Amino acid sequence: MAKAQNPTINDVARLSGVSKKTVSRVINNSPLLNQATREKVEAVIADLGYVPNLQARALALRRNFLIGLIHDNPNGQMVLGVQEGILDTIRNTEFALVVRPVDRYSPTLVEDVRKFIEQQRLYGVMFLPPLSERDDLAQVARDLGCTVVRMGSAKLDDDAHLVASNDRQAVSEAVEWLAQIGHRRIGFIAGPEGFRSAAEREAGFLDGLAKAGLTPDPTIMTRGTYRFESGLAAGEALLSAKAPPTAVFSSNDVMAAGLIHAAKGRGLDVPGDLSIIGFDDTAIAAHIWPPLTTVRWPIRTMASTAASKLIRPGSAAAEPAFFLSDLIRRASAIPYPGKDASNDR
Amino acid sequence: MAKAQNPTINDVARLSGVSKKTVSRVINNSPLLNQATREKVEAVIADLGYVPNLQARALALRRNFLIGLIHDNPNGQMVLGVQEGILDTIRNTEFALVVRPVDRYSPTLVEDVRKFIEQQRLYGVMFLPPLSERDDLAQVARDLGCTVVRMGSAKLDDDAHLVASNDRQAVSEAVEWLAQIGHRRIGFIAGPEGFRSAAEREAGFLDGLAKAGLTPDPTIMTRGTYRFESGLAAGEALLSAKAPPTAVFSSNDVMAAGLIHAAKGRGLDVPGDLSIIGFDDTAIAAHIWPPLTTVRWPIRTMASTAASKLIRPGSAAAEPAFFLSDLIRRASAIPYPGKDASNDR
DNA sequence: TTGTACGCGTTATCAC
DNA sequence: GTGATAACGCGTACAA
Repeated sequence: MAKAQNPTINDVARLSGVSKKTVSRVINNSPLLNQATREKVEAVIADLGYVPNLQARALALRRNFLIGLIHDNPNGQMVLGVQEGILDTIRNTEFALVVRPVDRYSPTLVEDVRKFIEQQRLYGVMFLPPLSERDDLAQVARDLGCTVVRMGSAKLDDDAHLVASNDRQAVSEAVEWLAQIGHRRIGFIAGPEGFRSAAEREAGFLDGLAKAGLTPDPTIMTRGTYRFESGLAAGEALLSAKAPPTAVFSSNDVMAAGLIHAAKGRGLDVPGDLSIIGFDDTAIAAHIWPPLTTVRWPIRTMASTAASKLIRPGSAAAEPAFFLSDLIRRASAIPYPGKDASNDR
Repeated sequence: MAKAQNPTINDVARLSGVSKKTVSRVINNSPLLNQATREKVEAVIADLGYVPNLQARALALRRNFLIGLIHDNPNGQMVLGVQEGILDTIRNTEFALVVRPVDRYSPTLVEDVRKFIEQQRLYGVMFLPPLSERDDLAQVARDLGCTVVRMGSAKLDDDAHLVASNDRQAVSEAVEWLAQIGHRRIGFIAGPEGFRSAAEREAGFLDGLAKAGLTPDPTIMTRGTYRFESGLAAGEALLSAKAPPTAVFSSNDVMAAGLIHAAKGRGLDVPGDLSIIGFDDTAIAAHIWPPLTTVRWPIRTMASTAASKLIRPGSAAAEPAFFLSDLIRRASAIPYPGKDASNDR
């Protein structure tokens, strides 16, 4: 049982006839090194299959090679996409991804986040919306010497610490498109107050209306909670207006699904009687009937870029901070008047 | 800038007038310790706000306080549920959760997993289906001295290293229920070959039929890939049989959604003309129209138990290994004949 | 019951 | 350019 152990830096040093420190320099690509020495050491490393011990490095550097993902998010698809994006970047590096679901209503939230970062000595941390909107959390991480990137739907931070989708513009364009294909009474389901994304999407909705020369009508605008039931309730409210909408933009897919249920409950045909656009492109969107037209964030790309900013803070500002969202056109939104134009049965 | 540092075990030892080792004993709850000494040291710890350095411990113990979650592409809802369940257990411990999405078709899969566990010196690792079905991966982890728990749909391992749902029984009961409420022609969409869950659900389907005294009819049984499109195709096949089914059990929700689309495409009413039961209770199930009757794993509880087995290997065998799934009754399955019994419009 | 001395594998300091 | 030597903070023989 003498040498079943993994080789250490000492073994490399001994076998290549140099000091530990020189080996360390090779590993860390120190520029001031004799080329011959470097090659000699590298040969031994390859021969031994030596891999530096991350725990020892963490101790010496007082910093772990861990990227933290902190979120409080009901959308599984998004979290999974983010995790895959981060992995795309850190695969083949020595970094690993540590996740931390938290409860944003917890009174100890800030302390929890601090402890987490401190205990694990995270290298960098990424916040997902809506947590990313909280400046106090980002500040806590910074105070601990941890690089931060926030994912959001607007300019929450400077380019080096942000990956964002321009929700306002994306929604505006979607609404303009509805107007272009003939809709004049376009309803709106807002997200909950206090969410930046909700505010951005609402602003985008008003922008779109304005660009199309339409006037907002409060009787066909309402607010939900981003949850299914609230979409159902919103649908009831909108569809019982004196002059109901012929199209509705919902601030997320789940509420759009609720709206579809409300419409069907009243015997309305979607999209024949009512066109609907959602936001998120969750799994629901593609699988519901009718398939939902929706706005999609390039989540995986955004997360991959975010991870890159975290592990290479030096060049973070040079990488993109804003990402374009796509309008995914499916069957739930068609030109008005819909019944005749519809090929839906 | 002299003492902004976090206090170390040395500080605690000095201030409480004992040795490092004694402090170490207090931290690790050693039984052989004078009560007075312990209290004295604990007071100093509380006073200083001392927190043991995980990196130093990892180095000394050659083992990190990290739980790994390795998975391929099950649905986002499941991964999120698992992460929350694990967190339920490790919150307020010093453990953290590190995740690793992998590609099960990668030729370097086994090596990737080995490197991951080795580099991070994981304390324990959890495999999600379908990766959990691979004995070679579990073996690699064990060889590295890492505790393993596998999540699955059948007895993949002994009780100390398993959390499983009894899919076979759950599906059997669902099918028996369909028979009880009058269905005689019950169709089936199997999952892909090579998935243990698919095999278990198929066995459960046949069990249920047998218990109800019905004979399997190959013309209304087909196989999908667990993906939406395959559900659509399966629907086309089943519904164009000479004698189509009045009810169908789909091996997951996503294929059930495809089946619903196929039925609607043919002008059939669900559940009026066709009852459908799915499996998973993903977000789609509750939000699709009609809301889908489906089988649900108690994911979060299972994952929480799994984490407990990982961080307390000693008592792992004493904790439950099998968990009951629930049949969530929604609107997509009703008694036969459906049209008259249906209150669906 | 408690303390001493040393190991864990790496990086940092500061000579040479 | 390179190498002794000391951190980094904690656990463990072994001794007392």
